[in-house]
Amino acid sequence: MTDKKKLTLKDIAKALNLSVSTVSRALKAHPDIANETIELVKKYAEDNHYVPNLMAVNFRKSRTYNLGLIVPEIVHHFFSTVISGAICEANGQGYNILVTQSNDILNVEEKASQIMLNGSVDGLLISISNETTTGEHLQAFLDEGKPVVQFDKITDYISCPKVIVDDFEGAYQATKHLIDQGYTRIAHIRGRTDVKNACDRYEGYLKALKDAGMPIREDLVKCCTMITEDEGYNFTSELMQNDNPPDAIFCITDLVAFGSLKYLKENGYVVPNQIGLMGFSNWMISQTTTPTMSTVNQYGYEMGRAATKLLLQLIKDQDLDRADTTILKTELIIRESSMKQK
Amino acid sequence: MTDKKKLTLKDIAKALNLSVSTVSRALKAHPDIANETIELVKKYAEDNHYVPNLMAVNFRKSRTYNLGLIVPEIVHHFFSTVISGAICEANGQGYNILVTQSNDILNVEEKASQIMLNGSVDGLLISISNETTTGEHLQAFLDEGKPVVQFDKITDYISCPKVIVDDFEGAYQATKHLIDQGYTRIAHIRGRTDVKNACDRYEGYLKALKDAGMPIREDLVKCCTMITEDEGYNFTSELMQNDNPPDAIFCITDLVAFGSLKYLKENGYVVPNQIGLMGFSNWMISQTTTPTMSTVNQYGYEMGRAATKLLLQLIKDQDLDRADTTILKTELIIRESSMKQK
DNA sequence: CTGTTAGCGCCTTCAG
DNA sequence: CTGAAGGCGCTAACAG
Repeated sequence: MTDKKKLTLKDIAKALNLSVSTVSRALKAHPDIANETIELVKKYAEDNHYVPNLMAVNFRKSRTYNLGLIVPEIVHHFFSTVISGAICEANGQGYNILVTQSNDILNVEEKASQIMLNGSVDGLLISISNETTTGEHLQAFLDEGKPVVQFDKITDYISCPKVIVDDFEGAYQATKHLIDQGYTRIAHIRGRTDVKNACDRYEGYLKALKDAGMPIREDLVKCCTMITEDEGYNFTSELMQNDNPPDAIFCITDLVAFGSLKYLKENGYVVPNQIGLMGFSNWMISQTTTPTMSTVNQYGYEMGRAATKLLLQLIKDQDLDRADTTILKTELIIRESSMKQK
Repeated sequence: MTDKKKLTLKDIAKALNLSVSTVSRALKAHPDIANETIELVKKYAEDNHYVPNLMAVNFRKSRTYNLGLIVPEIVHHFFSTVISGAICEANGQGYNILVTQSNDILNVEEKASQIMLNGSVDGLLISISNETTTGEHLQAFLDEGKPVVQFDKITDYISCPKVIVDDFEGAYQATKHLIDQGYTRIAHIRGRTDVKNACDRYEGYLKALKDAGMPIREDLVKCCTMITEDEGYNFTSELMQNDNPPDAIFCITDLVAFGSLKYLKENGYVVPNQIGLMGFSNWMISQTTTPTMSTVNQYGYEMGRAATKLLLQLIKDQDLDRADTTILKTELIIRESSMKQK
């Protein structure tokens, strides 16, 4: 049982008949202080379990050693890997991470960042909500000299470093893979037109078709708003009712692909031989479906680490003024759902 | 663009020719202060975007308005739902959550809690690592008057409120369900013998067998150490090589059940007609397997909220001295893997 | 009703 | 080499 009241510099000073400032400096082994004194103070502090009062130190330095982290949703495989990476990097550099979620609601995101800005954190890591466009609440951070790093879902209205995956290239590779497998009528169930990732993936899809000299058919593109299993299911139903239905579907994310798979299996389509399927994001579920789902891995953990590393750089070197975009490679993961037997 | 330097009480006082304390009180609408003054100060503060310096306030009150949250693993469906619930409850009451993970390593958990104890948080929510037994690092919190609430994975060495799910009852129901379906040789792939949840589930399994007058066969119980898909796969292989193999397997968690399913399918066993299967925890993957996996839902979100609510009670009412255990009900989720056709 | 004073715990000039 | 003094921004007695 330690004492109820924590030891302060003052207590040590009194006990050792020194001044507070000497004690303070001794503990930091300041060159001005005699070695004996340093030893003495350090020993006393050690023996009596002196722990500096972080709140006082932080207040003095106006630093919190906390980083804010806002994601749309915590219960989401990809984001949880990002959080994990961020925490790893932050803890390694002596920072804590303060996590919150916006549930893709702008209002919630604004409130959360407002609270964090009011002195809870030294900087912000954020993946914006679907509703966020301009982002004055992020600008407010910059205006107060607190750096911001955006990741995954970003807005270009704010001038700060960004870390994203190469959605375009990932989607291009995914689509190209389907083409290479011999599929010829490739549909795409995409995400919202006002969300950058979704657009990039769509562009990657288009480019792959073009490069292969395939026609672009608007009737083979469906647009999710909520990115749910149900949307995958229902859009697949619509697609298959087409006069000239697709023989492969590239979905914006694994969950949607799962919904798609469900519809196809329920209706007697054989995946991958009749219909090829690709997801995106490499959720854990993509390994547990039958057939297993081909997908694109996004390296969330690395993204979390990279974004945090950037933010800490900006915090430690206030003069640094970066606003570049780090683009992480994706990885095509080929599983059963796209392996047409030739 | 707001000003670079933030407005302080002093600034307002100077501008309005008042004293700092008057301004301070006016902003809180203290009854001593004249209404006109209150209006005046509030208006000025509003117009000039005065925001109190939280670090100073917190330092003064020695409160951080942060809660620590330590889980073994963030990238884990159950824990992410707990985190989500905790954040919801905390934010609702004006608190932030500082998340970290132990990776089931005691040493990491100790360091993380040490850092948090040093003034980053007002209290701690923790689900301990597999390696944690006594938990002096948790006692250290209590010794400093900072409340702790344990959840899910707990140790009884620490006297504090605990929130757990009824693992015993959940496992009992799961096993009973298998029995009710007509399975007669029910195996159990359990977790570590030094982890409470695992033991409780094992006990629930035993009790259900006993209540049904079924024999307890030690050769039908396997013990995981890492709780992985591979363990599920390998132990199922061992079980099926038994002279008198099981006709149903109840697994400690969905991931293990998935490994088990994989082995069974690869080796031509038909689930659920030949072999019944039950998981635990209701991970998302339990919905995506073929057949879909019966499981036990743990209401992680509610657990997170409940634990946080308790912690905030303890923080706000320091005299309160609770050390009771809240036991949340589980929910049996019956899917295809256990629905033997009779 | 308002102002003065003091202090939270620590750090940092500035003097000796 | 060490101490005294001042202040970070805010709150809370204690006086008027």
